[in-house]
Amino acid sequence: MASIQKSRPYAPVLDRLKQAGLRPTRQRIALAKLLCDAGDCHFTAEQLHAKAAAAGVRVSLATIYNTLHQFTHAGLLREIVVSPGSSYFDTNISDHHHFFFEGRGELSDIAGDDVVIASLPQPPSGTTVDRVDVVIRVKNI
Amino acid sequence: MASIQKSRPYAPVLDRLKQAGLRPTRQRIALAKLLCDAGDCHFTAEQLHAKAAAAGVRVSLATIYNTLHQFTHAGLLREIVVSPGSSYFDTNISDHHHFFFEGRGELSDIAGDDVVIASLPQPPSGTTVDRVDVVIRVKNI
DNA sequence: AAATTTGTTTAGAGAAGTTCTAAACTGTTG
DNA sequence: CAACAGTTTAGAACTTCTCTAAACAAATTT
Ligand SMILES: [Mn+2]
Ligand SMILES: [Mn+2]
Ligand SMILES: [Zn+2]
Ligand SMILES: [Zn+2]
Repeated sequence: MASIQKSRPYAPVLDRLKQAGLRPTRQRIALAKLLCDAGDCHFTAEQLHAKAAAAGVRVSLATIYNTLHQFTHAGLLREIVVSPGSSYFDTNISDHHHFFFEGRGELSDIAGDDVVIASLPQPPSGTTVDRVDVVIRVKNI
Repeated sequence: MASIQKSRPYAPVLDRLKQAGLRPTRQRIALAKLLCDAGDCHFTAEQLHAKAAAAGVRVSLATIYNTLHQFTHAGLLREIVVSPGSSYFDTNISDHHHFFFEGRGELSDIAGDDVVIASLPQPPSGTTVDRVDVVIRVKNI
């Protein structure tokens, strides 16, 4: 039985690139598709580099970094900093929070609704809130 | 008029070192006093190194790192990760949260009371909550 | 108070993650 | 199909942090 690849809606992603003034290069398209197909997940630059290599996509690590930052600025990804030494990127750009497993160095999503913040202080004058990050650091019992 | 140095309660800090099985070396005592005198603040290893140098305390950077981690494990400091590339340490070990100024790369405290979390999800089975970090990322208008 | 032991500091090397550089390349525009 | 502007790349460079092993200092024993 031939396996039928479900077609994914890549068009919106490519539109997003165009909007951001980014040319649809072979590398960006391949990475956008990889990320699109991956579903909600958290990964480092090195991990994406490895994943691209595994998928037969030849991209330099410098391009991985460039692309991750460009996609982040274009609103296609979110950067999360939870442990010193490396950044994580998140394909889930909806409003949500994270568990961080200190032992394994892994993130998992918490739906936005599952964290109810009843009150927050005003941001200092002259500033506006960019984002509120809640990280629940957990460790094995 | 001679300036009179107010005596600080360094004793509890030195006791804490002893409890943690850490010898009261010249370097640890000097750093503990610097931190104690600084009041609530957030700083990187390099910043503490510079501050020690400015105060005439000669300590290697390796010792700064060792000491920061030892003090953190002894509960005298808290490590905060908000930006890729470097860790911040916090002399305020009470329960509290942070504003992070993205432009300047600086942290400021939010009293624990000023963030009211009405509900949090259960930690995944097999894990316990170590800490809940709330970071309000702000940027200049 | 010397000798011994154990823990600590240090300079410098090394590791890891990320950014920079400048040359080759590719997408776009006229 | 030029010409141009943006992109990719290998490799060097940079930053932060850790490791190594030798010198050193505090604690303990004699
Ligand atoms: Mn970034
Ligand atoms: Mn640490
Ligand atoms: Zn997420
Ligand atoms: Zn703080």
